[in-house]
Amino acid sequence: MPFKIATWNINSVRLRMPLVQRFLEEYQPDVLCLQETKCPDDQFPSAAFRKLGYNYIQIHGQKGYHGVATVSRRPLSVVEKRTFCGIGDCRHLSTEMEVGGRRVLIHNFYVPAGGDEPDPEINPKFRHKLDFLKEMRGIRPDQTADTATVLVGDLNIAPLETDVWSHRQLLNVVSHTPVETEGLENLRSNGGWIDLMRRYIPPEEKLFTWWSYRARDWSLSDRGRRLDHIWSSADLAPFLTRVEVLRAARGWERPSDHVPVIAEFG
DNA sequence: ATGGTAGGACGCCTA
Repeated sequence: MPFKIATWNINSVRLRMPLVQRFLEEYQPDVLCLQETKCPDDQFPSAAFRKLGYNYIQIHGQKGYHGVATVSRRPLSVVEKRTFCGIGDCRHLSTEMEVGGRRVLIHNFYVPAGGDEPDPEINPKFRHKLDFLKEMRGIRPDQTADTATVLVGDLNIAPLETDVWSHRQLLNVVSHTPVETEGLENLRSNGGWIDLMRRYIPPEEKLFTWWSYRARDWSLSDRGRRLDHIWSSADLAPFLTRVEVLRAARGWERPSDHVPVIAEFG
């Protein structure tokens, strides 16, 4: 059952459709999960995806902000578009497909960034992020004889010391504070999720998926963070054959500040 | 220590 899934925070799917096309043509994942599509559902560039062979398209989008979408070359059906924290933000989409006679559930997440001030008492965005994480504990891998689960997306947290350019300098910076990193690691391990990126790439190695637009030279300074993740239920982990973080995509013309991450199973 | 850039939509929010 060779199977390839990718996740990419695209920061406006309409603006970056040429980059998406290049990525799909070169890497041909079976499934691509997008975040920050910033696109109402009726304006989603579905025809462009179909032209590329991605005929199965599920979207949960809104005007201006957030928005997730999952596109596939194989039949894909929607399971749930869940809203979190009693807010209507489009930040989650779960779909399912059949892979080698088995049902695979795919959760696509865009976790709130959390603002600048890492204090929930004075920053409602950070409060929202922590509440969102708490509610995410309710998402458990569905793992039975005929079902497996993958969870991907921009989780906006870099959990390990090697997931940021400087652990010491980012300890009080939103995305790497202990309440976030411990919160995410706890919800992952308590849920029984496997961090597939770190199963393939040793945790001792620095690994980033995001570089700020504000750097003079993002590659030279290399002040990145690993904010994008691919998790799976434990039963899928032995079938993982490869993980790739497409660092080069950060250097493409008018890039997203995030790069695609790909996991392959065989 | 601070401010730096980008997108959506058109003054300002979000990242």
